[in-house]
Amino acid sequence: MRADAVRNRDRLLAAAEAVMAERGPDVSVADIATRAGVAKGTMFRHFATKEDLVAAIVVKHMIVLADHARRLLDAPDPETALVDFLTFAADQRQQRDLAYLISNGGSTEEATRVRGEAHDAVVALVDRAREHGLIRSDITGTDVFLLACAPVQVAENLPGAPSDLWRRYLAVIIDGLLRADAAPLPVPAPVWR
Amino acid sequence: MRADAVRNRDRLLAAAEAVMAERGPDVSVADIATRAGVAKGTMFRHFATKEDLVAAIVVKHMIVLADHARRLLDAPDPETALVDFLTFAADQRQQRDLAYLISNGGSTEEATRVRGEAHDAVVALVDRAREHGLIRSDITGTDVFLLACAPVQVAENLPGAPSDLWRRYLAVIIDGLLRADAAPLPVPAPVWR
Amino acid sequence: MRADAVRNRDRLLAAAEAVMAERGPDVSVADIATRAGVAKGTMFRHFATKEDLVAAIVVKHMIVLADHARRLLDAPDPETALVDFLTFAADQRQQRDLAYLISNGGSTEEATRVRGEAHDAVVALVDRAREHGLIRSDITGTDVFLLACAPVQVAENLPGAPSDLWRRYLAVIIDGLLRADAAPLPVPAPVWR
Amino acid sequence: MRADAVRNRDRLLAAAEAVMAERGPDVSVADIATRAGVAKGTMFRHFATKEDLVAAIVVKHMIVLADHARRLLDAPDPETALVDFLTFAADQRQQRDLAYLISNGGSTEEATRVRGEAHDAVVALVDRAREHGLIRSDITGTDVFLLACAPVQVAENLPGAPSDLWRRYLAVIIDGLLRADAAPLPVPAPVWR
DNA sequence: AATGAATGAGGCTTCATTCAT
DNA sequence: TATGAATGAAGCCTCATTCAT
Repeated sequence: MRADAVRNRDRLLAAAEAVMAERGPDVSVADIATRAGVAKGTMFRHFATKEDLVAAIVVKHMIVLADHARRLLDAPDPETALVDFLTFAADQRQQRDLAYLISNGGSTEEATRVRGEAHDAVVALVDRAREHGLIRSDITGTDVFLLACAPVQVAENLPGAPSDLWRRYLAVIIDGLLRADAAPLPVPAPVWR
Repeated sequence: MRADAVRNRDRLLAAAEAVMAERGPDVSVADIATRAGVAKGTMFRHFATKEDLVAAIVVKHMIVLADHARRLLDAPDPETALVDFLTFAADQRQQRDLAYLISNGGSTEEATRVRGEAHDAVVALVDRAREHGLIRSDITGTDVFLLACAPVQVAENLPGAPSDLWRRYLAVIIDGLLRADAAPLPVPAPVWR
Repeated sequence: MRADAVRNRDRLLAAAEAVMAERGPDVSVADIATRAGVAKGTMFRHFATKEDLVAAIVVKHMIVLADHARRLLDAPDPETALVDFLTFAADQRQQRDLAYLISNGGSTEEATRVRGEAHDAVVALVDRAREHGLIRSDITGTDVFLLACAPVQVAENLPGAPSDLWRRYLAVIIDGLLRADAAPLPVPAPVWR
Repeated sequence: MRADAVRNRDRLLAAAEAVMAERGPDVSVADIATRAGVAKGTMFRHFATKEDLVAAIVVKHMIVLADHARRLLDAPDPETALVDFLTFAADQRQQRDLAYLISNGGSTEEATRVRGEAHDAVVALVDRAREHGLIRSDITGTDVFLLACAPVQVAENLPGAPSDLWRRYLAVIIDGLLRADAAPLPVPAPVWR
């Protein structure tokens, strides 16, 4: 792939992220292309479909997230590692992408793969914490993977909220998770795929 | 209002909720009308705008929610009352994307008012729980109002999840809230409005 | 026809005139009915079609106009009579209706009849003036019938014009007509129907 | 601008003029596009709004008209110049309802500007004629600008009229204008803008 | 390879007219 | 008979996608 083609691809990804962050997920391809400084046609050369573009953004973020989770498996303290993961996931709008990817972005082969990798890393992280008795005994990695989306989603329910409001709700959720002595959870844990 | 008109209005509200629950909030007016078994034009007789229809859904839910919350102010045990409220709220929103509608849809004056009333009732509920020392001291009613959406939103992130999966995440969040001794929350509480 | 039916009919005609005068000819049936204080359905009991309603307004005005023209045939001075007719026609928005009727409102049998009567009265008026040598010799009644529409149409070309601006242009046209010595007109006179 | 785009733009303008001339100003965008041989969407690429299309027609005509009027300022005989202008203006508007479009359509900034330029050129033309004592002393350029629409409007009132019938009524109006000795006009001259 | 013009399906809304109450 | 609810055909416009330049 030629150098300028790579640059255009990156520009498109960045532009799409920026415009969607500003105006919500229903922005038009034209607006994205304009922000990226390329023509609409060029966008379709790089991404066959608008959905593919969105998927590419999400995959990009998900790879970073999976990497981070895997690195945290070597961290000395399993509790800190889990908190760190949830904080990292919430930061930089990655939760929103996470939710999108899990619930909608299942079409691409790449998306499926990368999602599975992130999920598996979280499972490992949670298993380690459970083995150390730091966490409710019946919480699974899949639970945490889903819950990781919550703080940002909650904060987004308040229009005009400060951008770090999610930290409050992350604190509440973490406090709900880190209770080895809590009563058993109702209804069975969900199975992944 | 004529009997058949009332029936059609109700059908439209129900159809809109059902279709949006199935296919997300971006369904077309045509699809809603078809599901309701009426012509497109009928929708605009009852709701001047698609947005007005969404607002009407929100209003309907919020009225029920506010009533329930206000009734719970007289319950004997403040903790049970709060848990009951969160359960009721989540139960009412068991449909996909309804939380989205409730928080983001509905900019009508009526929707704003009714949402405010529900919010205020939750504030009272939370204040009472706090006065009894049953809850983190720095959690506000606004926090709880926002968090009420979380269990369903989290469960909705997993396609094909059992319809009561939200109970798991509600349990986690409740356990995170009912800790009078917890560390103070980061970042200031959000202000309503 | 019952008394209240007559009253409703008159109200509808008056309302339609008023609303169209205020907001142009493209007002909706709903707006007319509202202004008249009756339901839409009632309108269609009186006028099978929106077009029929408009035609009825026009016919009403046209009858008044034809009457006036016929009365003027007995006036002592043929020139004054002609000027009077053109002034009367321009006043009270009757020109606009005239133009509408001549060019569009040819469908109803009644409209055809009444239009013919007004035309014939004008022909008589013009013939008399010509016989007295007061007017260009090659101007016909049909010409004058058409020209009668002009002053108001011209004034309407200026948005926000004072409501009696048409008097200026009527004066110009009259001065152009009352010249027995003028050069012959180009192109043949139009034939009526 | 690409060659084919220019061609489509021109086709759309021509089609709009033609269709509106045939069926009045309320034709649909779909009909215009069909006549132009392009898809509906193409129309909105060239003209953001139906109103913009109308404004573009007005602009096109007004530019030609203003140019012609300005050229006539150098003509040797001011009277001939005025007659020439009115003839040219009527000739240009030989199509049904075009006068309507020109005066009522086109609220764009550009349309307003260009209409103002044409108006100003006519004012100059009329001032010159008045200074030579060739015209009623109280007729203004604004009067003439408005009256320029009249001959065609009058002829349009008769369905099926020969296409040059306007020449008769132009002759009458010119004879009404070129009378330096005429009685003063009633009501004040309109102000432009 | 990039551009941006063209496409046409589909979205929301209006409105004359019909019809059940 | 009057009402106003229901209808559905258009109308204007947007936008993802295709394709000529």
